[in-house]
Amino acid sequence: MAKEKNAPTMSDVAREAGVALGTVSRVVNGQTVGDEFRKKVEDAIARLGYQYNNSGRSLRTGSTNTIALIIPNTIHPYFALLTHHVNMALEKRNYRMLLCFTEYDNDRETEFIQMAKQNQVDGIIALTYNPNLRIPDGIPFVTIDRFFSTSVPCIAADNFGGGWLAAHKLQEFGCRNLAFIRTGSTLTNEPSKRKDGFISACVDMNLPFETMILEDGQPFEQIETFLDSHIQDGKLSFDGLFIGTDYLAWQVIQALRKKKIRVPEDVQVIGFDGLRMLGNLGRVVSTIVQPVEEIAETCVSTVLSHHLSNVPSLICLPVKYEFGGTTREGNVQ
Amino acid sequence: MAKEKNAPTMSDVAREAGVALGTVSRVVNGQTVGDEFRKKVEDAIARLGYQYNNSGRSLRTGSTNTIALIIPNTIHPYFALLTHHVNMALEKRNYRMLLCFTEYDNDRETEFIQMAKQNQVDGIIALTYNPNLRIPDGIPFVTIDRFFSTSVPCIAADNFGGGWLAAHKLQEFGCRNLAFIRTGSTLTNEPSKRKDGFISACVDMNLPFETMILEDGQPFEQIETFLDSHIQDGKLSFDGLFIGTDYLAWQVIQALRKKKIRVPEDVQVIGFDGLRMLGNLGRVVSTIVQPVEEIAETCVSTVLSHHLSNVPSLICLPVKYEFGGTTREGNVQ
DNA sequence: TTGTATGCGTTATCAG
DNA sequence: CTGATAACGCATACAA
Repeated sequence: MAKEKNAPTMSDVAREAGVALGTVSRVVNGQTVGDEFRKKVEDAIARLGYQYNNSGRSLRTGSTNTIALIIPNTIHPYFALLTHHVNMALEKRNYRMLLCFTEYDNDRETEFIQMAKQNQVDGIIALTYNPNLRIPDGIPFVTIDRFFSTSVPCIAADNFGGGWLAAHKLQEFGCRNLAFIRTGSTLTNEPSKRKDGFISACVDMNLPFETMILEDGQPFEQIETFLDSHIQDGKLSFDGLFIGTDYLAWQVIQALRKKKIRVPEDVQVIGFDGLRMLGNLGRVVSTIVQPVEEIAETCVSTVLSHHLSNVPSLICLPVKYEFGGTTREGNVQ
Repeated sequence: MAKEKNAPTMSDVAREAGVALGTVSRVVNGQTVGDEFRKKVEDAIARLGYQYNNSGRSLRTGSTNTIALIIPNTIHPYFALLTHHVNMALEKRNYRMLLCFTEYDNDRETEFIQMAKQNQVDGIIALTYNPNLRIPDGIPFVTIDRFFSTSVPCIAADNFGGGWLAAHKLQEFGCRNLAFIRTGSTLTNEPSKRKDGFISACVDMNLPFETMILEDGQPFEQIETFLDSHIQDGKLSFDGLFIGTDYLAWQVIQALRKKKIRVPEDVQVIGFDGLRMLGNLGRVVSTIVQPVEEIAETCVSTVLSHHLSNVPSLICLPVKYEFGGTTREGNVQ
């Protein structure tokens, strides 16, 4: 069908070069070959415009040089960024990526794992939410942001440390009444620790705080209701908010401004993720930045060295705080 | 290496079912097989947990069920969205996507085309900028937003119509002094027609207009300079701007607000692309929306039916205007 | 170091 | 309609 009209093969090269098939293979794979043989082969390859065929190699070796990335979509900027860096990290190692969009669908998550095995991928990197997901064995598997067991490596940002840092930053910038807001409570994963780190820091610093968690499926209005219940005479009783994601933070900030609460004058806000406006412009909100590139790099190197038995089961990569217009850094006390 | 410990093959299934290898293949591929044979095979497949192996099929048929998507990155939201929909369109047809990020690098664009052929892909969908790019023959090739020749199908939004629509909308909303701003002038591609459509409409409507094009490599400040040169006593001489992309529009709006020019009160702005905040929240700017999903779908169906000789060489898909907070629709005159 | 030969899992061509 | 068998392009064990 889409087959090249008799693309030259290794045997063609061998015949053209007057050497054996095996020699061509060895040249192509960079193994030791006598100089003059190598030259003959290289010339023949150039003359014929020989193109390496991957299917043959895959069939023979059983490895496809492909890693599956299972992820909800590429529309949310965090996923888009992660996808980008995973693909770059793979490309650097001469691997390819099989992209699987789950759209947050539990069944699709399961099906893709099946499908990936079917496609003989050499490993799977997965960012999933299905509470009953079964990790396949017999294939290197790395998860992002979600710990399954000590036998399956989990890569994540230091979520606990990020929450802790956010609380400390808010305190440092003069906040004295904090609140934490996030969505999605059914699944406990690594990002859940953002709250834990935040609370830990608040307790340590002896700062009062509240938490508001929007259960899965609840409308955003619930958060507005929560905010309203903390507004008296047009004034919000919090002066610092830590919000689970930049995405949610953005929505909350819009809601606050609609209520005539000024950010950061009346209340300072720190989000989490480190998103940028339209991909690479300014920060959307002051934020705890995830080291996306390092996460991607670590996922790739881990999944590719999965056969080594001493891979750590949870790798937390350092986060950092970055200004995004919704804090008052000048006011450091 | 990553090879399953002796995964069952078609011959295993054949032996288990007591039928011939060919029969198993026919069952798997849904060809006509006697009912009781089919049953025997299906049972054996279930019993053995047989998994279809793609490398074998690819080697034999020369087709990999894979389409390469060559695109700058997945960080810019428009590309991210396009990537998403292309992958979904491919998945629907049981095809896979080989993602190639060019990072706007001319050499990488060229190399990926080579690489894609090497990987035996069944077709290429490419969004490129290299002025000297050579389209390979012998492989279905579809380009996005850039016309090469009548022999290579180009899919794009109706850019001319979009520019035309933007001018008309601005006029409809009461604007009488328009300007068009865009970046990137070296390469002439389909998006270049946004300007042509805009000008055509302005001329038709007898509306005065100016155009400002930021040459590749020039700093954004040039646009600020342009704006400044049209500000007298704190007032901008334009009351309507059509800007080549939402991305640039966002930047221009920030610059305007810094200059105390209010949007949309003092000047209305329409961008192009239809980006949403953080992927799927509100519009970034009032905009001409590209039909991304249809573009993706058309690319896929075109590249897969490329062997049909009567594919159109330029397909322009309809755009629409959508409000995004930077126009004054109430003020329709 | 190089040549030879085999088989990876599949599809397709033939006979039966 | 089914069974047997020959490729597809490559890597590799083994022989030279």
